[in-house]
Amino acid sequence: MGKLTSCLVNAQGYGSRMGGRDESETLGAEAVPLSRQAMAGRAPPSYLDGLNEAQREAVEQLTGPVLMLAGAGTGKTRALTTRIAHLLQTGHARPDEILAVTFTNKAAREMKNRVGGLLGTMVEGMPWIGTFHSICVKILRRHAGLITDKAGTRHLKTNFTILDTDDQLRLLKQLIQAAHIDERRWPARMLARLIEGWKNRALNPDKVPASEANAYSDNGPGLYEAYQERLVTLNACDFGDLLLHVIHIFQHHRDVRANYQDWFRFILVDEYQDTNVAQYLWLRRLAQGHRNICCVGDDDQSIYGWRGAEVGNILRFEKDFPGAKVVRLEQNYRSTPHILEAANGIIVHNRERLGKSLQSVSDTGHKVQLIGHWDAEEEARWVGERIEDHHAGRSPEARNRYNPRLQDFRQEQERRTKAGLGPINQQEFIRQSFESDQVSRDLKTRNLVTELQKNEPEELDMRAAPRACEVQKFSLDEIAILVRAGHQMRAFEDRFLAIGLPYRVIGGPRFYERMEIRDAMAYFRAAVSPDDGLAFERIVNTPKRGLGDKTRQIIHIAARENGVSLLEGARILVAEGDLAPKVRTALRDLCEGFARWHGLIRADDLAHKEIAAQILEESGYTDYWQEMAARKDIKAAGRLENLKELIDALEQFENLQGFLEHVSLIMDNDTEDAAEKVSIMTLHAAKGLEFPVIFLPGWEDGLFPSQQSMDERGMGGVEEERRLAYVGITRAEECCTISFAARRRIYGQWQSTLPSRFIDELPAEHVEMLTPPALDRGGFGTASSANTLAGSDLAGNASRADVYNSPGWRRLQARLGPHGPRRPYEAESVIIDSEAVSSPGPGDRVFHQKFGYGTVIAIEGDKLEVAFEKAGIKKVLAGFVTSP
DNA sequence: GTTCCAACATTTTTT
DNA sequence: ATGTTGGAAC
Repeated sequence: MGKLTSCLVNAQGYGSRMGGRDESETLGAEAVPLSRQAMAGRAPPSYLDGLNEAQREAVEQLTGPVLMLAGAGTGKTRALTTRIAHLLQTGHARPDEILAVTFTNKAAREMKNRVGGLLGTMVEGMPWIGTFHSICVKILRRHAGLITDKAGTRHLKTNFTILDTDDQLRLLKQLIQAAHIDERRWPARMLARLIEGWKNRALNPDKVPASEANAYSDNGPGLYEAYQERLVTLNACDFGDLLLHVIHIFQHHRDVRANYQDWFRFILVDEYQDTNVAQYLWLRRLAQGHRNICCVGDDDQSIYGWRGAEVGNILRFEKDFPGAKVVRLEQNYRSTPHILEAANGIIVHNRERLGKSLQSVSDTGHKVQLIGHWDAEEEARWVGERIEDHHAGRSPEARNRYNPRLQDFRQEQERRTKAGLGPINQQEFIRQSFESDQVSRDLKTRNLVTELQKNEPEELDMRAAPRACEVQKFSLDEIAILVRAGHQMRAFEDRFLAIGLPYRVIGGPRFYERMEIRDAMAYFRAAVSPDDGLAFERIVNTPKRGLGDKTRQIIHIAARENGVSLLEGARILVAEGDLAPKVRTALRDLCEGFARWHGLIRADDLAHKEIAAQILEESGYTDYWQEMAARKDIKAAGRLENLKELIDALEQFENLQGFLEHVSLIMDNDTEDAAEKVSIMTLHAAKGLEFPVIFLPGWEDGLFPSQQSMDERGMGGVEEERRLAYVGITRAEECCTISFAARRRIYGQWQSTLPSRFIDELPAEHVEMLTPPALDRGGFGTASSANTLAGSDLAGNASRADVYNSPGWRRLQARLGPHGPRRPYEAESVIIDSEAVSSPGPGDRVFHQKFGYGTVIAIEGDKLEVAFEKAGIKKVLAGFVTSP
């Protein structure tokens, strides 16, 4: 493999500029398994089997611009990867002539794997499948010299570093300070966001529109420019630069541009609706060569507008690429019809869309379920119980119509009849049966009441046999809760912890981004390579050793004066420097520690796992967190856990060094945990995933759609939120449950909330309204069990009912029609479990489902004597009456 | 150099 | 409510 080849294949490779076409023939082709000749004239390849018509069309239209509009669950990835396989098999391109761009490493990895799978062989030498950024890095490494500062004196070197957000922010802070700007009023984060926004739109400092020039302390563009200058000096790029620099090179260096345009015969883009202006320009430039560009996306799933994604790109595709072929994939293989219709029903309210409607391949399934709750805690409690049902194979749907207790009762009656015994009381039997069950009392009560009140055994019999899907057991892995905002997760975590339901949070801070992990890694880095000053600097004073800012500066000076690393500088300082005794001791201990650890690593007679543990132990780092844990730091226990996990992860590597390399290159957090767990994640994080059972809590105006989104982007914001709703629903394969709460605590303040406007948009015929567990106790009880007490003891009944006077609720009722939900105090179910209920007393006016209104005369245990207005004096169970 | 307190903001997130 | 951050007090 030639030098040039290696630089193209290897992302880290540095090399000379790509030469002409001839010179590039070796490019990326260390192992080209399929030559064009070999592929010609074969029988129709088997990988095309099983594709539907639209998919096949998208795969076989190999040349020219193609827009594949692929709705959720329509086999988009399959079509895309098959297309690549087809390009290769038919000899249209060699593996290294195909450019396939994704947004995430995960997607790129999956694409590679699946292409390999289709062709039956591992396809080596597909160097141009990757993320926008990784591909840009690859290109930029080879042309870095073409990027210069304004004066043209300094230029980027091929080994430039890529700044992470932390570094970037630190750099901006320095610049802000240098410009004597009050950082309180003008936070660095704000500037970072602005600059990112400009870069997303491919705007250089001099191109920033005048209207935005004052967006940051009168001088955003100036600071932006200073920042860019500084980056070149530091031989560094931020993420946005990776694209912008390449665009710049394409613009100003015809030869380079022509080279790449020529080279990439076929371009494929995944998630095209998520591209921003810069990515669009980049793609358009490259596609100008062969015009073989295939963009795959779904305008209805564009949910990243807030970070610069332009739905316009996909909406404009046919104009940008005249003669483009547009293929719509609408055959959905994921969800049942009700779910799809619910999703379709919501998304049709968007104006800006190309228009598509998903068709299910199945013809059975549940309706989307909708339920309101009192607050977030109750919502979490309810979801937790539902999940337990799903997990146990006890379908809640089945339970609403079919109560196994009644069957048991009939069996028992039969048995007694046969045995010649007298009949037993149905209510007593069922109640006893419930008492001995493991089901939570709250649920027992609810079911008991429902069944007893229906009092229509025949009808129940008809529905007694549950459909197959209703008793299906779901693994916890098949269940996910998708929330709009991170803070919603807490209620669920709290509840699941309480009931011992295993869960995992997807997204959130990545494992290797957590403070304790970064600290530990810094220790390892500094121990492995004593030259790593950045790592050393991070942990000199972690845990606290009395080595603060001042000492750090002294170490810096000592190191610079002696021309050595920070650690070595510290050593010199300990030996000869002018230090306070305490400082000297602390620093000496640390230096000796590192010397010892470094020795251990080199000696290599201890397992690296042991060494790592020892480092964290002797440095006092684990002690530090243990002490924090003792001092009731809630997070400390988790941090210790993480550290343990880190040490455990070491086992899979040869040595510490290998581990560190892996982490810095991959930084992946896909620690697939074997244990069965429910997933909790944001709607954004759920894009591209699917689950049999989905819960969508928090559908309230202001939260979802988010107030901020609406304020900032107006109608466009609502439409993006609506797409988010669409994404959420279409994640579900079989069961989709939407819920909302009547009030929610936001920033510590209780706020009444209205059901989301998206709930109004759900097509009524595909939605089943469930009775809220707590809201249906409109009667005397403020709370009926310990379960409910916890969250809602502050809640008065009057305020509860207020939700049901809200416009949102009214609209909903009107739309759901006479069979829709009832106001809670009209609902028939009530509480029979008297001990926790505050029962009505004599003189109270009550309502009974059968007997109507009446007044309580007397109480006998759980029975009431009531004078009914129409039915006369009757004795009834307290549970059967409600307050009117 | 460390600790404590007050002010502050607080959707979504990949590279 | 909760977490972070920067500055002042110790």
